[in-house]
Amino acid sequence: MSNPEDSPVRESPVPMSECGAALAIEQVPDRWTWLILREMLYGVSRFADIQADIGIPKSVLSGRLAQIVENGLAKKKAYRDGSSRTRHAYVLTQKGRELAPVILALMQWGDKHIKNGESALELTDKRSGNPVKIGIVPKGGALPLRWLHFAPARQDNEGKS
Amino acid sequence: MSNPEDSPVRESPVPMSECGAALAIEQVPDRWTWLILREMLYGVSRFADIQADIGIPKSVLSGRLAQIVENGLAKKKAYRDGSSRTRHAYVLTQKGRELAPVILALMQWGDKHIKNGESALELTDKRSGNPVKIGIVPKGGALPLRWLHFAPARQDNEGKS
DNA sequence: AGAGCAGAGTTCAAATGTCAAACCCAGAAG
DNA sequence: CTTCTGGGTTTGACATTTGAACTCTGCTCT
Repeated sequence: MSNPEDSPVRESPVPMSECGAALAIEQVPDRWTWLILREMLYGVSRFADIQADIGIPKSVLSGRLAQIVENGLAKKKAYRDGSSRTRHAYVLTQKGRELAPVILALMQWGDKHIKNGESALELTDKRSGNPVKIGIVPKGGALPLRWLHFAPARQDNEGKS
Repeated sequence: MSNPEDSPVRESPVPMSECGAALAIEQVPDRWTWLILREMLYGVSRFADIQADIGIPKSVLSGRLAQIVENGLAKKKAYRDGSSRTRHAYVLTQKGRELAPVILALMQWGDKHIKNGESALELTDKRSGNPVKIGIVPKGGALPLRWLHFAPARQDNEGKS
């Protein structure tokens, strides 16, 4: 016999199809996509710039960008840079911008565990100027994304006591 | 003329080799690795269980697990489940466990943008029982990972006022 | 002790994805 | 109307992924 159905559906606490994380991963499925979003978060928006920064082959970049746009994480907009020719920029949508905590959490993790604590980016509260980080907060206690400001950290320590 | 140098070194604010995020992505480079870590976060630790939950081919799973162990995100330990035969468990190391905020931030994002707000997992502060989330906090204001507790959310709303 | 079985993993061919370099195309400058 | 350049697509060699079949090991049952 050995009915294949007899085990009590031992399964992850949250099945894939209902897990926000699993669904999110579908939209950011690989290394390149993460790196592209990181660039956009930094404000880099042009095809050639992204390509140069992260070293992605053009063919792959155009595919990934299409997929990112299709998922609504960014949109492509033509713009006119002064007297120059029409250019395209890929800019994050609200949905895409809200991935910032994920990317920044990843960055914090990398800074801590791979770079032994030195971080290349300094996160601050845009209003108070105080340093911030990504972490666990009582619900309602998080600062809104709007207030987040980031700038390359300086080697020497800023007036932190 | 249009000197190609006239833009002020347009480059990602933080070059790849110094960016914690980019380095972190090297250690969690693909979809499967994320899903495996998600499983481990949930406490699923056995090869066959992970395989069944996320639907990964065995060959790929064994490769990814090796890589995860090599990167120090998890370690493999044999254990004896009561009278049963020896089994192996892959359990997160401290380094791996500290990816929790990343994965949970991803989950929050997925819940919000893909599942339209209904989350399958409820995060709480283990001591107070109050709900928590991942977000931007003044430095030093985050709750320690130890205090984080998560359980499958119930459909009906918990006594939130 | 010997047979069987389950978990964990390896091997293999076919399908798919990646890379780098070459090619294309539209619009602005000349 | 030619050239240049940003933003691609195509090409073909190479690498990885998949899924099915196979192996190995060490319990468990008789």
